[in-house]
Amino acid sequence: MEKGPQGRRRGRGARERILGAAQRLFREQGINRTGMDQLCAAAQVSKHTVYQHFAGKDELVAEYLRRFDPDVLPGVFDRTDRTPRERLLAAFEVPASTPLCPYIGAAVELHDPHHPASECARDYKKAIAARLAETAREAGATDPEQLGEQLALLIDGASARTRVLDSDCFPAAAAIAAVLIDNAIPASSAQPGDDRGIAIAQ
Amino acid sequence: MEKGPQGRRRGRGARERILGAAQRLFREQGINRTGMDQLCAAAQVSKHTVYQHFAGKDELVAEYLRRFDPDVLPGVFDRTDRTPRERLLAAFEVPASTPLCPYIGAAVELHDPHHPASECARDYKKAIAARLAETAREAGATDPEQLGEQLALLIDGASARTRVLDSDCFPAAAAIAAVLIDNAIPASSAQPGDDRGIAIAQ
DNA sequence: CGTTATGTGTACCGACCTGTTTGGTTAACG
DNA sequence: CGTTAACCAAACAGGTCGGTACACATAACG
Repeated sequence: MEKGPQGRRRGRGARERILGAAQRLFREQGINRTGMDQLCAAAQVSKHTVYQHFAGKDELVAEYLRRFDPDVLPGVFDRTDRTPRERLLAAFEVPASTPLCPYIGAAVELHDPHHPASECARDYKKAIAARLAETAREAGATDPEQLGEQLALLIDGASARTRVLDSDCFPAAAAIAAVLIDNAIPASSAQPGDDRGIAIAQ
Repeated sequence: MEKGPQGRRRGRGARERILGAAQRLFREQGINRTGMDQLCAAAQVSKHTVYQHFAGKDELVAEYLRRFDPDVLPGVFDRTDRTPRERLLAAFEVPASTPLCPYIGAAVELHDPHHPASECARDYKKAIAARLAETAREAGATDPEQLGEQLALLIDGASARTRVLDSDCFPAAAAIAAVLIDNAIPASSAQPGDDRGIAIAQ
């Protein structure tokens, strides 16, 4: 317990602490390499409590992935001060040394397409592509769905390749994205003085 | 070997059988989910023999990855009956439901950039990009290194995304590749009657 | 106050993992 | 033939895994 003077009772927010620790540990070291004991220690929670909140590790993993939904690419789609084209390109402005996309990681590590977390990953990926397509439509793309799918593929490629090569691949992906976007939007839509590609081409 | 009437003797080729079983099992179910016992059974080899040929599982995994080198994208780079442009696009003609690129899988599963297999994966990815760049140079690209890196990124993206979505993403990647290639090659190099993109655009 | 959730710590279970050891068998070769 | 190197089967060792059981402590609320 080690409580005493300044009552360090962990309190009622066990579930939140569990999910917080899960987010940190799963992203840092992967899912399979993170044991429940370690997770309990990091969350300052007893094992009993974890299994009281989650049916098992699989459930916890699925919930950990669902938690990403609310903050889907924060500041990318909802920035009204940027043009649609700028918003599309903003999806590639990830801080350097961002860990592998957790959905790709889960799909690879769990290796079961029917795992609840894998299904969650599919849903998320489709949602991202849909939002990209939506923005692509705003930008005036002739085939928004195709452009959205293409940009989503670029993001996944940059994420996976960054992991394998251990060096940031998002600038290269952004350069491709710029080409695709300009190729998909009829010339009339291009803003005058558009600085397309500057400082992005790798 | 497997001689004799009811040839129960597995023979001398133990190492090859081990690597063969490793290739099949690691690709089918992943590295972490494949135990040494299962691998021994599949290779019809005793555990003792495995550890006589390989210092440990890590060594075996690394050797399993090195085995891919000789047949790097067979029939892609060495087909002289195709134009350079066709060879570049051929890299995206993978049979449907091809499992995840083993190098990406290893890098994600092992999760340690210093693991011998991870270093092997990096080397391989760089080699592929280099060969693509080489072919891009033949095709007359203005910046072959950039195009090679871009195409490599597309391949990785298609592989990873195919895994997550559980549906073939290589056609979409090929469509992007066609755009990038044509964008990177000065107009003069384009062959007359070039059927660019036909039957590839998703 | 007493009750009821909710939490704690610890020990434990069976399963599986990588890796080792033992003792015996078989094939190949001089 | 005899020697040797490769192999096999099976038990074992030590560790970690996900998950459970038990007895106890605390917080919130009536």
